Amino acid sequence: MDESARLMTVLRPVRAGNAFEETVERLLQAIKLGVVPPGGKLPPERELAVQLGISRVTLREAIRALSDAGYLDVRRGRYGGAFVTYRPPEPDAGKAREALQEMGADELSDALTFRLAVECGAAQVLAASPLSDATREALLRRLTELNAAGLDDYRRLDTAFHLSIAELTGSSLLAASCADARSRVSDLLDAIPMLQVNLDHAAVQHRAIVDAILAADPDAARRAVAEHLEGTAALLRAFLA
Amino acid sequence: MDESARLMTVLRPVRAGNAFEETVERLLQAIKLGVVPPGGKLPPERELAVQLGISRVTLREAIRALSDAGYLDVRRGRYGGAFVTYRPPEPDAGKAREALQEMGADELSDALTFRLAVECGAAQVLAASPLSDATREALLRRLTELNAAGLDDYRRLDTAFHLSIAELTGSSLLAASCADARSRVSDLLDAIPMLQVNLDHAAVQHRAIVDAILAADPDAARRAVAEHLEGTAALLRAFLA
DNA sequence: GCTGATTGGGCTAGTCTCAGACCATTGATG
DNA sequence: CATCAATGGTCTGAGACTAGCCCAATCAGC
Repeated sequence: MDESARLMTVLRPVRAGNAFEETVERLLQAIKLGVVPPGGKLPPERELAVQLGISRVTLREAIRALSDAGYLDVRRGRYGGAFVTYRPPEPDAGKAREALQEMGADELSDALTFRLAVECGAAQVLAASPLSDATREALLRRLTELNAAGLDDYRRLDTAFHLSIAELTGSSLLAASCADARSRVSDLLDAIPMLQVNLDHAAVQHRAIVDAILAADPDAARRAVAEHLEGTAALLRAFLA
Repeated sequence: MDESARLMTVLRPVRAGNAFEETVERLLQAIKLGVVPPGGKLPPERELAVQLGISRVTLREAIRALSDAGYLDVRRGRYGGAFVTYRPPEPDAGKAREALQEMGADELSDALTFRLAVECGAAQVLAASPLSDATREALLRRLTELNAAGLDDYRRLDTAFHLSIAELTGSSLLAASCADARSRVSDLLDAIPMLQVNLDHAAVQHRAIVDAILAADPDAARRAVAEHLEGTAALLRAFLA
């Protein structure tokens, strides 16, 4: 609106918390998005600390916290490491409402709007750019994997499919934004029961998204993603109401 | 692409630098985007430190650095403060190419793609949401101000216009992303000479964007923003080539 | 001119974070 | 069964960052 809105936008906090907190958050993102799948192993501490740009001490504190909270199982010695033990919880409306309480309606609305914008933007950009054969194949492979998924793997592969679209644009900023957007609502999405009708509907929409991108039709891609995300957002709202 | 791409996306650095560096970057963003206009004053140190979530000591170091670099003029006493002295440099292809060297072609491409995605996403989301009278007025006011701008104020009001679209969606995450995207290319944009033909063309495109949003036509809004941004991106590439 | 409110300038003690070195455990392999 | 490479576990000294306090300068208004 007025000038002060822009001031608040730009002069927002430089850091979301201390290094420890931000590291916990990032690792939790990797775990909950299934980037490191259940049973999978995080990179060795020394390597991971470099990637995250923090000291090993701080990283270890974060890993310790997640281990205490039951997300990780840490084993010593060669072939040891931090293994993901977390499994997405069963859909539960009660927990979802609790999560929403902590989050606040405004923050949820913010996150859903953000997600809609960046995912539509990513699909549109990808549809508008010349696609290599490798890109087409990667997209179709993700779709196939998702369609072949059992209930256990569905959420993880759904996330993988959505994030692939952003990654394939080649913009790491865009990929990071989409991952961030998804992780902000992932706890809530996990709470929605997976009904066959919804899965079938989603499969049709996923197909439409891929088709629009492969047909190099940005408007159709935008529309397909918007429709899909509005659908899940509506499910969410209905489920939380 | 493969799983490792997603690992790199999520396990990217937690911090972009130390608190001092990030603070300098953020203040520079406020200055270069014209959020605090030339001659304008930053908020008092104590207040600003709280907003940015850092200590006053660190903030003062950052202000000191910007003052030494000629961006700010700091005055003590009541009615004192940190005043913006920076004025956008005259368009200069040489400096622009230097800036591009520092940045790297990949990073520029990343930033331009990101900007295209988030600004199109924002316009689309805004066009798809019910608009209050206040929102319509704000949008039109920004457009009017921009069209009335002299050469001195043009860039600043252009930025204000573009950021308003994201702000009016009500998503602060989206607004922050758009501000971030813009600031990544703002030095380069400032280097493009402002030719009357280009300004006229931009005015038509700005009008088209506003019309599409007010007409609640997300596809048209997306297309109008994409066309506009592709235009400036093309100018940039031509100018740097 | 005095005064008081507002603002930048500076100091200190304590906490967080880091880099680097060294120790302890594990298990595949010879 | 001994070895050794890979990995987590621990310690230390230095530097970054913070909260809180007080000082110094400025200027509108009395």
